[in-house]
Amino acid sequence: MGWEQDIGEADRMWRTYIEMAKHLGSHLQQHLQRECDLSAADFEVLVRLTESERREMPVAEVAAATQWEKSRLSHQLTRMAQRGLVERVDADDRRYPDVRLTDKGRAAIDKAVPEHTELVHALFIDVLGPERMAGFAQACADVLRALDEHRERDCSL
Amino acid sequence: MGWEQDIGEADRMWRTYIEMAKHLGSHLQQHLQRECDLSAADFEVLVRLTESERREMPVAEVAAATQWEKSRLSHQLTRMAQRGLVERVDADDRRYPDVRLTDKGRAAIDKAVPEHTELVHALFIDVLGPERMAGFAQACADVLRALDEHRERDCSL
DNA sequence: GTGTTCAGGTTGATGTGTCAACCCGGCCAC
DNA sequence: GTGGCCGGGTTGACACATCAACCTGAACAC
Repeated sequence: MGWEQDIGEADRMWRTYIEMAKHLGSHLQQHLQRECDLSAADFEVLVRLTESERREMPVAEVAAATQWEKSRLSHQLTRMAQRGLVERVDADDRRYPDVRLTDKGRAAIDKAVPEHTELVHALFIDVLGPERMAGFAQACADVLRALDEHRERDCSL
Repeated sequence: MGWEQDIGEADRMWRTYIEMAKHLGSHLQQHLQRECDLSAADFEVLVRLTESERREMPVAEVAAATQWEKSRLSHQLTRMAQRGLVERVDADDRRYPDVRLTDKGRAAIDKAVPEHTELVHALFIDVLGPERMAGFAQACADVLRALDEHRERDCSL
């Protein structure tokens, strides 16, 4: 029935996945960099900020959305602020400043998102088609669940 | 028949994939770092070197196998040589030195590979099972092909 | 020989990610 | 009040990635 395929087979498939992930990631990243002068990190932060009504949110909220380390986010925001994509805003409690999308940042993300989306469709979504896509996503979700369980086990040691 | 699913659906699935790729990658990486004191880059170089009979190969061959930029590889080898994982060896043509796996590097990779493989099985291969794995790998291969075609088109502009 | 070319390697500068240390201001005990 | 605690943010040091500039020595022309 195919359940007894040898190790080498599964290994090759794993490598195929690794190859795909690497190439797809770097291709999307290079596109963003070349066409929009944005790194993948820039893009992610900007996307999160546009998901807020006010184009502004507490740093902690961005951290939660991106699941980044606080220090990584802080460095990233510093660099983005230097380039004028975002600005830091002191909130009521001055320990927890907000981040706000600047006009320049808004322009950048408005240009980047459609191009990025189009590329994702051309290279991934349209290639798979809806049915395989659903199977693929289900597989990803299962792996994510396995990861969570694994992490729980690790923590409980 | 489901062929007319809305954009939002496909987008969610894409995000699921991105999440999975991110978490799986960083989990594997952290494991290597914690348990074996190897970065993903170290691991990849060491694996390539063990695939050679002599535990030694020209730098260019490693570059071809990893598909890394020559400068990235050079920096990486410098750091690995400093930590005693590999050593540079002058070949006949002194322009093109070899890289050799040291005993320490061999010990590190001998410890790392089984653990890494086990983790890949637990988190990915066994989660999917052989049949879904085959479909998954086929999807990855198709995306890779689409990427290649896309790159060709870009170059011919 | 001399010099020109050139593939491949190294180096330096800069941007990015991660870890550990530190800072800061609200909060609570007293 | 005053002092200690503590969560969240920032900073500094280092590992890594990328780009451009440079070096190096074989190969070829002459």
